[in-house]
Amino acid sequence: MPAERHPDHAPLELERFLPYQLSIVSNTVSQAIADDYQARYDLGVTEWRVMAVLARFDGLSAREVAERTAMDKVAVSRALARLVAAGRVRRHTHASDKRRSVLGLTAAGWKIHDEVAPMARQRERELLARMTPEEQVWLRRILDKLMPQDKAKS
Amino acid sequence: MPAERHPDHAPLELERFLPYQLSIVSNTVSQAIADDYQARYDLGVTEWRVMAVLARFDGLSAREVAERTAMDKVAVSRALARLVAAGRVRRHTHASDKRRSVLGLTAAGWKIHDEVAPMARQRERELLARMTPEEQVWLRRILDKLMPQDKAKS
DNA sequence: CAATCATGGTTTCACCTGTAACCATTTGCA
DNA sequence: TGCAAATGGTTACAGGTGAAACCATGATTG
Repeated sequence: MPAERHPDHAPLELERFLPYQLSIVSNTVSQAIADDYQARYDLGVTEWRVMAVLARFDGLSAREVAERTAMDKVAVSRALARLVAAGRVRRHTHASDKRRSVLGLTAAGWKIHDEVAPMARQRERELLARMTPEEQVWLRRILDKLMPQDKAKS
Repeated sequence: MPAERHPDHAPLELERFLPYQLSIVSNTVSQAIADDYQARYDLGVTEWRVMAVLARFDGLSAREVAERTAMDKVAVSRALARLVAAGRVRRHTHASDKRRSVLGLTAAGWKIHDEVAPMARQRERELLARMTPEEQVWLRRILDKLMPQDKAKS
């Protein structure tokens, strides 16, 4: 194996490989947040994301929720089914387009939202606290840049 | 809703919430890499990670692979079962401890490794190319800092 | 050296996820 | 108008994944 002629073939150092590092850090952080509410509220990550976006934008359709959560429509459909069954989201059909649903949080949904949102923010603060102010600024800048800007509808 | 008294209750702006951004960026990048080899080699992400670590450290046990890949032992066990069945990894039992297995890539395993590793590196380069050199340095620094340093065995 | 405990690894189960197929409704267009 | 294509949403199916139970082997300790 002529290592200097084909350095690309050298074994990857996983722990310094950016996509791997991103994956580990992301999963660690997300898991910590999820642990805060999964068992306590019987609420999955996808369900929480749907609730978070409905808290900001009342009356969205399922498709619009999918866009704003970067989830596919199947995942949204399933999350909504559970949330509606649990009485956390209300759903009725659009007046002039019977395919579309009109979604929003119920009082019970808002109650949970108002308890979970602070916990999520707290975890974010804990993450930030592990960095210097300079690093915090750079991380925000970099992530803003790397985020897929918007998705042409699939 | 007294927004100024309880700002924590305000709806999360998902697209500016760090854990969410991390999750999106991480999944996008990982998916792009996985698409390079999943279909072509019938190789899952977990299997690739196992192969990558065995390329660097020959003779590890399954438990040691789990440590170095941040996967749990069940996932490693399953990945190994497939890799051994496909003739990509050789496994024999440790001489003086019959519980432990001794793992390594076969010639076929090395062949795949030497094709996939450059593709993974290429994707990493593409990710880096979306940043300024300054941002690249900061991202590396930040991720190194945020990576869970080592895990006390679970 | 026997009983107990710890360890490496696999299997089982229940759940979550994505893809593709599907149904109902609406839109586009001849 | 009438029929094909597009759209919103759900269902079915096939894998992937983690927690807990399990089996075999090895270490500990009385």
